[in-house]
Amino acid sequence: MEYNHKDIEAKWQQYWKDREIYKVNVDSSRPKFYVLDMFPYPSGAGLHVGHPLGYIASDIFARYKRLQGFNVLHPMGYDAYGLPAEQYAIQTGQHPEKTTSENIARYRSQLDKIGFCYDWSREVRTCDPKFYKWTQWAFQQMFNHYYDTAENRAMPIEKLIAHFEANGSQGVNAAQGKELDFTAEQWKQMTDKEKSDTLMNYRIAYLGHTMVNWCPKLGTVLANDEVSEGVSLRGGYPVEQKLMYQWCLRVSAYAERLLRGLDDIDWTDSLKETQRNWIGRSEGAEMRFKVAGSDVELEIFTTRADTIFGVTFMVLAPESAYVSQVTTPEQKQAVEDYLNEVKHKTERERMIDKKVTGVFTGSYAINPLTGKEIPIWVSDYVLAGYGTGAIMAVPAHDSRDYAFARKFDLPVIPLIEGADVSEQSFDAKSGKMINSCGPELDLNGSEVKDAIARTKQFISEKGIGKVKVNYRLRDAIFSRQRYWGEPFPVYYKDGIPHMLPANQLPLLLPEIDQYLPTEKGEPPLGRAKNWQTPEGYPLELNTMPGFAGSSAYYLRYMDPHNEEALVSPEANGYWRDVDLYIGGTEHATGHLIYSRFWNKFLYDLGKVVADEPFRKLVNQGMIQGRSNFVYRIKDTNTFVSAGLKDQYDVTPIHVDVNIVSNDILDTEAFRRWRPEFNTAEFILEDGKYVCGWAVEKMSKSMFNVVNPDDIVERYGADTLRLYEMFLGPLEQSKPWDTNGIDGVNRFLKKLWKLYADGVSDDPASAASLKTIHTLIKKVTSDIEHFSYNTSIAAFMICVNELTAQKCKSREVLEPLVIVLAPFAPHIAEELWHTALGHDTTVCDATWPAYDEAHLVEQEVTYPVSFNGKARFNLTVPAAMGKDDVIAAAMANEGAAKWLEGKQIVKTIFVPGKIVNIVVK
RNA sequence: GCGCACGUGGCGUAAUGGUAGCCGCGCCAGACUUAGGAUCUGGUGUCGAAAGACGUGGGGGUUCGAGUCCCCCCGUGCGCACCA
Repeated sequence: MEYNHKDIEAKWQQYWKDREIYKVNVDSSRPKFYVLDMFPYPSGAGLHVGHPLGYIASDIFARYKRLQGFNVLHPMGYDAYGLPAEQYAIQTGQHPEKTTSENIARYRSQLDKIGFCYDWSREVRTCDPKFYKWTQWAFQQMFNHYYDTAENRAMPIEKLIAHFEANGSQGVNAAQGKELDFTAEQWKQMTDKEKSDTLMNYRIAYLGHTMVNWCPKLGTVLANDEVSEGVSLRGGYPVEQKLMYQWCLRVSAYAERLLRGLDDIDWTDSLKETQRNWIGRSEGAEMRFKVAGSDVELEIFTTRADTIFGVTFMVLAPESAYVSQVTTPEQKQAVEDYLNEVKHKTERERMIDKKVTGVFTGSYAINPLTGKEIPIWVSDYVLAGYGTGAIMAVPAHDSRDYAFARKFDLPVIPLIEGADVSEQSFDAKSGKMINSCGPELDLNGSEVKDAIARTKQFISEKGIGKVKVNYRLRDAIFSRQRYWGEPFPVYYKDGIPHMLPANQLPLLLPEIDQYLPTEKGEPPLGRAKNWQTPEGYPLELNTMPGFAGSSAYYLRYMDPHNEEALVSPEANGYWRDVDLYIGGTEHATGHLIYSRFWNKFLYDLGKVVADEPFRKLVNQGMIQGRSNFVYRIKDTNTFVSAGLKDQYDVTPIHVDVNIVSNDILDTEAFRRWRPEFNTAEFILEDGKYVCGWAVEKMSKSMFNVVNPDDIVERYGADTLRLYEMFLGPLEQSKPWDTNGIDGVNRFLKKLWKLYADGVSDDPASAASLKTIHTLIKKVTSDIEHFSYNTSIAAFMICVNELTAQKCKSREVLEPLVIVLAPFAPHIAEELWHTALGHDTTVCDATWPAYDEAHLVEQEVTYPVSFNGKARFNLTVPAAMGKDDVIAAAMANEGAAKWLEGKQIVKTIFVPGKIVNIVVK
């Protein structure tokens, strides 16, 4: 009987579904294992063959762990809020909910065909009110907490209020926007609005005036990770900086814990490094510079306190509050002109032309160590959002300051011995200090490292400044001026934001007539009728960003139907954290930071038991497209084969990869493909039309999209699963090339044939036992290391050997089916039932142990080397000891030739591996 | 500029410091066949008739022995990027 993948796969998928084979429950008698995929955004294009790569990898691991006796949680859901559905809604008037659920249905049917072991009873959708109730709930908790820097955790805001009532801002230990200074008396006299504004400086979810990435084309603000090189990640539209009053999350309060937490989790070094870069910890000092003839003091941040004697000017960011304070009347016009010029440049323009620009404020600061007056400038190379938005410029040892000093002809004082600063700055962080002697501090002769430490100590003691750690990580901007997102559970009373009472959650997303901003420029929710509380207070018009719903979804899978809590303590206590998380690197600085932050916050509240959500993380590589080209001779409808194209003047044209096989074009299919080609003529080579190829992104416009449904239809899900894994190492990006799939398909057919006339109960031969135990050992270790491609090679070798051995023994074939089950579950289930005669699912089998006894060789063949060069092979009994093997090697007639007239220096013997004789 | 990966046949790739190229694609030859997108057998790094020599981006080093470890250079990919 032929291997009929269609019947087999349909049959067993139905069987698994009917019997709820993959449904899991808390079971404290068994160890748990949580395998998670990054849930997809259901786009209108459906799945292409690249999407399931990670899902197949995690499915194999989940099935493997189950066979090992673990209670495996392996859920799937949808990240359903997002821009594309809303953009589509704007164009068509179609409700995003409708588009989204249609796309989800399509995704589901595609996923179902691949034979995943998801527990679909736990499915979540971020746009489902039952789900986003808990997104809104978490936001309210963040509003009601501040980050206590003494306790190093989030604490209820009431504790902070009590502190203010007793002591004002004195001695407060809280992560904050800016340093405030008020007494208990002043606090008590504040109006409600003033109190609210003050508390916003501390809340973890807060309203703040911040510089945001504003994307006019999308009509919304974007988070830093949603912007790359000055354009939006979605759509590629220009982004500009704008000061807006927005909801923000105080992620920065968790910077140190997010950084430290990386040390204890099993992620790749490169991903950890990406997060470390993004968090960007730098140790330095904050220093105050008095402004001559004024009460104003400039506070600056520097990592190079040692260079204080080389400060020749100060620079303020254009947006800095200091600018208006220090600008003199004479310079007012020039400064305003400059600020206007800067403001009209987008982020992108600022990055493209790195022209050095700036303006003098007219004021001078006083160097606290030398007492010298130094000019204060404004320039856009200083960022408002980092440090204090003001710097001390040391042109001799910072290339940016150097460029500025040269442009505006400011002095450059070298501070490190041997530094030549006539052409460029000397940015090195080592060397001996010179020119660094003031009335109270002498750094001359010190190493840079020591000089930094001594200066920090000096300024701390003198009260000029203090040691400070700064992070690049900014607070997350949490408002979006869009429709298709979670509404904020917030209403406004006298301009003060209040949280809706818990019993009014979820606050449902209202219906609106058009998915556009209102005429007044309000977000789309401004169109909603009766968008107010029962008491008539207006509700918030912004919605939450995409990362809100994806930040805690892994917790919801643990207890998806709980109406009382995000997750019950029982469910959370059992499932704890994700043991294996598989997904793409593109989330390194977005989702994977926000999720960790969100989780740590819930951990502080005692709502979850694990401080880090994702214990082990594997990044699957991207599957790129492999495009094919035909070459049209200019101004003709004649196409020339790739090997001959250089003889003509040709235009390459993308051709649908589905009518190309092994780079050979199906010319008839090509004529039918598009009307303009139905009269196409071909210049062939060796009777064939050979196409060119290139690796590109998989996309419709390149005609290189391969749909998994087509592969499943033709070869079956098991072949698709095996081939995706066989393509190469999981972490590596690689192009999809359907050529080659025949190899794994052939393997399944051979396996099928091995079972064609049933299994026997006869004992297996030693050779067959060795074959199967070698396989079990190899596959077990490969799965643990996610080296699935080499496992599949091992399966092929195993089946070839068993076929050659004519092995029919149950003793061998049964473990073979079990270890194959994670990779090719349908054929394994079929063989398990029909050939091996079991009546329960193979999923409940037990992963076989391998027995080294079957792997022991009777004889070993050693390559005998002289000075590392292999000269002949020597076969000896495997049990033979070192000295006897070497004696046998020497006695071999071939050895005499190599030993002639030479002296043996030493012998090297690696059991089972090598015999090497070193001579001279 | 800084950081992190990576570089092996025509292609995808494999090699706890121990005979480089397993497995697969493709290709070549053959078998069975009355044509199939079927199956099976053998071959397939380069040069050479062969023996053999040469071969893992380039150069150096450690070692009896290096694709693998160390240093320098070149190239590709990714991340961050006026972060003081």
